[in-house]
Amino acid sequence: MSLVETDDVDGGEILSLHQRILSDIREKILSGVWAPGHRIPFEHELTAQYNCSRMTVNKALSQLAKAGLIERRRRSGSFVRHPQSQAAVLELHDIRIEVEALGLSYRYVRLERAKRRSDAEDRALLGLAAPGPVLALEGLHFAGERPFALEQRLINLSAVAEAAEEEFIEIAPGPWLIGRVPWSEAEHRIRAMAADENIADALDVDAGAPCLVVERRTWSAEHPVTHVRFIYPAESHTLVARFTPSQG
Amino acid sequence: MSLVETDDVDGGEILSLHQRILSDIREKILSGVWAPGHRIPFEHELTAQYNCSRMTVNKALSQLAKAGLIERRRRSGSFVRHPQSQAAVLELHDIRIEVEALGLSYRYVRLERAKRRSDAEDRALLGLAAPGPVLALEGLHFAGERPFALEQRLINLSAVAEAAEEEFIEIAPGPWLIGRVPWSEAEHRIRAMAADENIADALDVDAGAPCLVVERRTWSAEHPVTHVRFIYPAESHTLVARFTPSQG
DNA sequence: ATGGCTATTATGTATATACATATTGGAGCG
DNA sequence: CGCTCCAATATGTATATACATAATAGCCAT
Repeated sequence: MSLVETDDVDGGEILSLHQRILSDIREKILSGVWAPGHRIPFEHELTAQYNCSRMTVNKALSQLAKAGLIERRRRSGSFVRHPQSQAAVLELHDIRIEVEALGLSYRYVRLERAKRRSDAEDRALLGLAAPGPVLALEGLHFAGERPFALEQRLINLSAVAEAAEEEFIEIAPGPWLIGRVPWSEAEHRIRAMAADENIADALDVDAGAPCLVVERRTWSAEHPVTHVRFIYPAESHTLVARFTPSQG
Repeated sequence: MSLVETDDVDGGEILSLHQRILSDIREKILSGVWAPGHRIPFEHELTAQYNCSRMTVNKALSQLAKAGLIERRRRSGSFVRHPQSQAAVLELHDIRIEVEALGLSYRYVRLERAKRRSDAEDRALLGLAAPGPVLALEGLHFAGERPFALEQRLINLSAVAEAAEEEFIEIAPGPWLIGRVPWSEAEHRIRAMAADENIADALDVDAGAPCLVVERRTWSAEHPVTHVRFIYPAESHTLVARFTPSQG
């Protein structure tokens, strides 16, 4: 069971009290009612509100802290964390930071932008059950004068309606989304691929050249938010991830 | 039997009791001492062993269950779970399990084995400061009749002296190591690469074909243990990793 | 002011206890 | 023999309580 697992209470599922407290608070955070930085009620306030012991409240809050949704500070209280608090793996995919870490100038250029009703492929990529409006974007990240990565993205407009108003001409959709949509879960798929003609053209490599492909699906409170595919020429990119045995 | 805080010598960190219990059990599982399916001690047994209350033991076991390392069954006890799909992919990367999950038969064949004093490249890969004995291995993992992955591995014999006695003819070094050396940290590098002639030959693909390369360095208690490079033909492999936000 | 002390506060960990709940092994009955 | 029902057992949740620890706000003396 993941800590940021959501059960919609509508179905009438039986939750233990600490699970309900956790779920209530998580909902307030993911829905944005409690913005990053907001101080959530003290344990003794929640104790009064739910009419339960402090241990029960503590269990819920400890789990939220471990899941990274809140930060707890002695004497000060518990605070909603800023969504920038991403796992290392995601930070690696803030391409601006990667490029600037190499000492090169960064630039994003939009290639395509289409608003449409999701087709079957869109829904498969996003993990959507029903049709709905989506925004399809394609753009190129530059390191200096050279193409660094090609980005192909779908945004679920049912989850992020404001995205429909954005042009994303020079703003990459990744950073834009991170500032607006707290994510609760993400799935990565990483593979190698030979560049087809379109990709080779965009990235300025030979057709058939090996590329690293990183795909990411992101959910917020069980709702699919976005699917993105980054395509890197093999020479330009290595993913690095460091692990210790989980939990702790 | 009071509020004793125990220091865990091996990381030098001060762990609370429930964290120490959790860490001890996790160690037994990850090192293979307690194999999948093994019943771990009952709460009341751990209570006696650590001389603490059941709540403390329960906290540790609940977290292990949440992390997916164990499964808890009322009236029956708690059991080590069989290796899982997602987290295991990056954490353990056991190719036998991947192959068998595809419904194919698995086989490992050693290609090369050389014991030598580490040269500069070996030391760079392993992260060693001083020269010392290393074991260099190359082997091929098969899925059915087809090559599935090429493995190139260095083992630091100063850290794992017993490895010098092993031939690794049909035993892959990965599982062998996991059973002997509990790892405390691992670093992955993932990239795409075109197959050179040797690789193409071993994997039975065309030269220049795109491959996914996963390199892992592993430490145990600050000592470099092994460096391994897995090379997969692009068609045969996708890495999947699922994350929830967490600091770390 | 300003550096140090103290009291206060919220969280962190642990205890002992209680009862609920799921599951199993076995006793007893048809 | 097969079935039901019960008692035993291990985990699941919650309680009230206790003391530890980190951080801060405010006070005091220099």
